[in-house]
Amino acid sequence: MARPKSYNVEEVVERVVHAFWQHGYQALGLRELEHLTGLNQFAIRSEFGGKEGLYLTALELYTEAAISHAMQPVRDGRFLQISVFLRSLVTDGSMTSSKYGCLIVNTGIENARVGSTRLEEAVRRYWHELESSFLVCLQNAIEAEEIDPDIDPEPIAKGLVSAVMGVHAQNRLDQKNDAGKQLVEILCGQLKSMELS
Amino acid sequence: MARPKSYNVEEVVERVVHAFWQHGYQALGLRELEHLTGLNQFAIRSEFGGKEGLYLTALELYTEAAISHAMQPVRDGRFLQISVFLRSLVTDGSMTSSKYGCLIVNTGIENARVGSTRLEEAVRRYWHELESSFLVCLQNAIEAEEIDPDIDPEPIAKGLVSAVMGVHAQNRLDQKNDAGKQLVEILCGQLKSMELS
DNA sequence: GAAGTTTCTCTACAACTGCATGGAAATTAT
DNA sequence: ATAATTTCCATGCAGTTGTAGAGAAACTTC
Repeated sequence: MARPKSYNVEEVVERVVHAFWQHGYQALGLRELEHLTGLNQFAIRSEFGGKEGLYLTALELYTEAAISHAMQPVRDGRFLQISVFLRSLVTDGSMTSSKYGCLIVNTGIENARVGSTRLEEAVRRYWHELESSFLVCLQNAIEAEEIDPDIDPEPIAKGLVSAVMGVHAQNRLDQKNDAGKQLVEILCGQLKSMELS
Repeated sequence: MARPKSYNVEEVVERVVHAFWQHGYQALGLRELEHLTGLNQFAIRSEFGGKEGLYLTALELYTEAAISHAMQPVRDGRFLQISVFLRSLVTDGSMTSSKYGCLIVNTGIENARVGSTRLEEAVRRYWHELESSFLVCLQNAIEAEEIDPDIDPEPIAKGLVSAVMGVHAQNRLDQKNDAGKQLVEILCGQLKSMELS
């Protein structure tokens, strides 16, 4: 018994993600957000909790999608799944590849000042999840005797996370979704050299 | 025959660099900039050309300092100078190491939207200079038979640049000037494996 | 010391920000 | 139909933004 919403929530949130992804948080005003997404200001406030709430919603969708579709295969897969993941960062059509870089990287750098605790947590969760996925995969690889058992998985996992940030930063800088491919190749080469044959 | 400036230009520009470095461009207003740097608005406008002009001045100082003090040794040095450079990104007291990441990385990510041509050029120049330094060093290393001659220096140089971005992004995210050290170690390991013994 | 020149300070302005309000519009239940 | 409920839309508001102008202040030269 009410007027129906003029938008489809899922569609709209997807557009919200892309809008923030491309333009950043501060630079994107509410008026422009309306035009870009089809949302109205009432909905932004009542359904999402204002601009920051909307941003958090976008971050959560982005994170959940990345975890379930991109990171989970790494966690569950064999050693080469790490290389598959890395290459997907610079592959056309891949979910994790974009000429706008990575929403989380962009947020982390832009938000260093804003200091919103909720934003910071959302960002930290993403990277923790990625590092953890790398770590599990590396540990399994050692267990399965796919790679040299003398390897310390933790610094490798941490280092790979930083490298992923670099790939995304390069992609955004060049506005090309494969700009970071040379780094990806270096990393894949390094990973290959860890394999026992 | 005029009233003297109430500030020392060099000192002030240094403070401007740090202010933008820490807070970013958009988030830092002119009023706060006054308090942080000791500049007055008249000076910002008449001497630097407004906020964007001031930012460009800061970028130029930052870039010139990095080129002459951090990149030049790579260009002129032997192969291991690359590793020295990388380690300096995560070393206390180093000019290229900061818990606020790198002014150029931050600018590149934040400015993808602003679309200021002058800003974009300043950023591009920095990365081009770094890539070129890596490249020259690698070519010299091949010439001097320090490393495997089958190595293709160009993708390595490009990949290292992306990796440097990753180190800085990690440093900023964790607000620690050595947060990216694991990636640095991975890279140094890879470089070491390229050496002829 | 008076004139000339540059810098500084104060005020103001138009544009924009996110947010809030009030009434119209659209739907369902009675 | 009528009432109730929810959403939409237009307007407004206080705060902030970068910029600009007028007059005061500080210094040098004559």
